[in-house]
Amino acid sequence: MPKRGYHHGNLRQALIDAALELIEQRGPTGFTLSEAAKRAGVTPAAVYRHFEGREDLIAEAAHQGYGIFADLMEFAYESGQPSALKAFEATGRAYLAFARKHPGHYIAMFESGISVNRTPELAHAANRANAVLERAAADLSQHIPEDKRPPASMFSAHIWAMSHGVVELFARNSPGRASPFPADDLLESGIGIYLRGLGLVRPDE
Amino acid sequence: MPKRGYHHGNLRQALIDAALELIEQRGPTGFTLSEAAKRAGVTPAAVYRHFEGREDLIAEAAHQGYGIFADLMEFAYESGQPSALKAFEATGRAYLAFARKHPGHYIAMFESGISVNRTPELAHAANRANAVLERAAADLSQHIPEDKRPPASMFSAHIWAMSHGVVELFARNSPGRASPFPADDLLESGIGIYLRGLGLVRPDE
DNA sequence: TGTACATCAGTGAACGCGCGTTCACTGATGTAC
DNA sequence: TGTACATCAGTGAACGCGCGTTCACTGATGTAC
Repeated sequence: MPKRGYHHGNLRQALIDAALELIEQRGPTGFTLSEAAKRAGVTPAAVYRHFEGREDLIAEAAHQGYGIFADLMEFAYESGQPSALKAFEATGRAYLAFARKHPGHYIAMFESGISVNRTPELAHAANRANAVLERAAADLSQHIPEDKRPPASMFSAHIWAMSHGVVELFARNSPGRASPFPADDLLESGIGIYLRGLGLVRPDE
Repeated sequence: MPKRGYHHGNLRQALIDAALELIEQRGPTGFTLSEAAKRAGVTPAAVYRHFEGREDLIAEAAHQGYGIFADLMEFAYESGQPSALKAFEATGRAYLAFARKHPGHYIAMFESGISVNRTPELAHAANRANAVLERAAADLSQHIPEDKRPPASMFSAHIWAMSHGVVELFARNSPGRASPFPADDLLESGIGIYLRGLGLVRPDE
């Protein structure tokens, strides 16, 4: 529990949380350091005790997001073992679930314009998430005859792209762009068809 | 040719062009009405002779983008006729080509946060683009046995999502997120695998 | 346990800035006769 | 063709605002003895 009084106790995290909430509500454009400080019940100047500035605060939010994301993906991957197919499909679902459950993080990570190479820690966290998907893809592609096996990184890039596209276009209530289908179904069926195309699931499955 | 002198001649379009350039260079966040006016060689106040304000200017840029986009898609669709497959693949390529060639428009359309339902004209232009892809998908799905044919709108949503994901993640030089493969190849191969999954191209093609 | 002092995490006032928007204006252009 | 006038498309100054950031400060907390 945060201590109360003059000293906040856990202002750093409170600022990140406020930033995430704000990003979620107003988009990356709408985020301001002053407003985040206000929501954390603190003067804008106080932010500078914990962050270098506006960008640094967003970057830290993204960093935490990549951490959560990678954890979720890893958990999903392992939950599907020992079936390579189940593990892969679980990571796909985890992607969408993350975007749904942590929209603020998702936006900070992918839409805020901060570079993943801003700090080594950030890059590392991002790579970890990417590596899970790539590993799942590599496992699965063992079941494809070697000569017609696409590189695992291409395989995972396809899935990443479709997942991201579904999130951006259909999972968010983007104003006016109504989803023709529930995003979960859309992603699940899209991945299913793709995997069939690789010969990884039976045609009539 | 625009007339020179006190009166600009074609300020309206010059402002839209300046806005597109600015959006392309700085992202939706970085766009300001004042800077756009400056680039068009005009006072910020002059903008109000042609637009209601900042939002309206972006919306108009997006509107023109949807128009160009729909035209390109239609052209691609027709250029592939009478083969449903060729027509479909051409629209996929046209999607990426548009994003490449008109990044400012693309960002205004999909990342600026303006609603597609802002005006009836904007909604109409957006629907026209969407309709082309859906038509191409519908044509193509005629070749799938009816009982295992997915709805054309789902089919087209999958392709739209993958295309958008490729653009956002790999086609832009998003800072630090290097593409593992050329975006064209990635999209082409992804769509190829997907179509194979639908039984629309031969497994060894 | 009590006191003196160092450290820490906030405050609050101030800054310069660029923003979007408004307004009365004026110079350029188009039109009537 | 020339003149008078209406319309139009800009100017430029001003506004209020919220922003990110800085600074000297001060109240709260932790530590040594």
